[in-house]
Amino acid sequence: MENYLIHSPLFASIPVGEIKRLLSQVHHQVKRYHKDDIIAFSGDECNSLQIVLSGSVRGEMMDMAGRVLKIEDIGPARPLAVAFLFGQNNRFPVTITANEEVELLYLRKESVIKLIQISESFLTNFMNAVSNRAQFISGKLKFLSFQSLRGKLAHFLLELDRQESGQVILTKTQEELAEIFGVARPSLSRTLRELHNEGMIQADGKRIQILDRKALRDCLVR
Amino acid sequence: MENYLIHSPLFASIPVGEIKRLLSQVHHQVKRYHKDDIIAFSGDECNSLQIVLSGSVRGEMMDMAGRVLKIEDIGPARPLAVAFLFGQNNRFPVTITANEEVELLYLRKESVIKLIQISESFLTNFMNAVSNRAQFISGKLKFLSFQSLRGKLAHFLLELDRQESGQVILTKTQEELAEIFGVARPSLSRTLRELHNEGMIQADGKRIQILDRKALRDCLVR
DNA sequence: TTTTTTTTGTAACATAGGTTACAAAACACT
DNA sequence: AGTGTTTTGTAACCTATGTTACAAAAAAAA
Repeated sequence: MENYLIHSPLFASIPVGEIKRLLSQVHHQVKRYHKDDIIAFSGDECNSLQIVLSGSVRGEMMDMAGRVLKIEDIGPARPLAVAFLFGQNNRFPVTITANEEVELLYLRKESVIKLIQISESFLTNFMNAVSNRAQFISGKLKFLSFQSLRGKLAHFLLELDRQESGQVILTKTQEELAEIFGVARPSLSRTLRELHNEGMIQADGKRIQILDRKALRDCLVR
Repeated sequence: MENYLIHSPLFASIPVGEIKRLLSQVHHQVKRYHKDDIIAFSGDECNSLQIVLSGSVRGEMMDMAGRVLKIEDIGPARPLAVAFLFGQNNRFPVTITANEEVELLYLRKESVIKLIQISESFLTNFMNAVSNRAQFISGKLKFLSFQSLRGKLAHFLLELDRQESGQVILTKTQEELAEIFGVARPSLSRTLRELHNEGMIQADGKRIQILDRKALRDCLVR
């Protein structure tokens, strides 16, 4: 297990032996889930920290009408719910579902507190992890509440083509992308087509060429 | 100053004398701002923690097209940017502006680190504060990206009338509310009128009576 | 009270995105 | 290659919200 944890942000720069020693001092437990098992419901109380050992899970917000907004996938070595263990509202903001076979390491809040007390590195890592969460969510907020669909798409494409190769291959289905953007699938499809028709991109299925980077950048502003 | 700080979440349950002692060990500085001074721009690097001593500031996100989304007001004793001091993206996510005459206590990142090391209470408080930020932003995200305008208004009104008195007095202008909801002012006005016409509320200027609480709750779902 | 400024109500119109539905295309399986 | 399943393209129509503009009302200032 230590060999998994060594890659975790929470145990970064802690030697394997030390990780082993730390873990031996606190209660912990491994749980397994199958594809599509629900690991935690949005609103559930959150009094332990989980770390993905293998597989991946997804976090999604859902409203009472059943619409879904996918927040993110969380893969091996990454923690769940770090920012919801302390503070005053210890409830999962998202529903966590297994994407596949998953192993999670559970550390109860008391255990986390103990780790924080006995390991300076863990404390630092934990603090950074919580801050990173706040920063991530804050970025999401900006992205979701500002950009038009066109802007989100442009942002997404430019982001995928950081090295400016001009070539982007989509790894997600339009359905998945639509959930991430918080829009309806046909809307996404339509907007993609619009960008194509206006000559900013050349979209052919999952293969997209960026033709006019400048025009795409302009989409961010609108 | 200790008399201000004693009310701060970061110094909660630390005796005045101890606060004084802690402060004496780290570099700190008070800065003053006037109404509408910009204290930090969105995107500015963030390498110190600020605590409002007197007055209040507001945090707003703004896109390049100039639209504004007000995130919150921060008043006396509350910290700014707690969640942006650590982690990997140390930049203000919002622009901070003085609402009036303001005094801010500045603590450099090194000072904060030192305080964390020398005071267990401060550490706990800080951790809770960062977590609370993540939780706050996450709530905002849910609110903003899910609810229709109708839902937001219903939520807002029900929230204001927690004790179910049936009477709500708006303390903000419609313009301000519209910024908080991230919508255009006439849209807000129109929706308010709709709720009125449909008999859910009785709106007369800033005085609003809740007539049909159940119907309002139904708005949350849609 | 009068004047000025801010806030609110409201209308007409524009637009982005949602909804539904269905066919074509791509993919996965046998 | 043939069949079922998922994904994509696309159209027609619907709805919520944005935009602009202006007048009425309220609040603040003089």
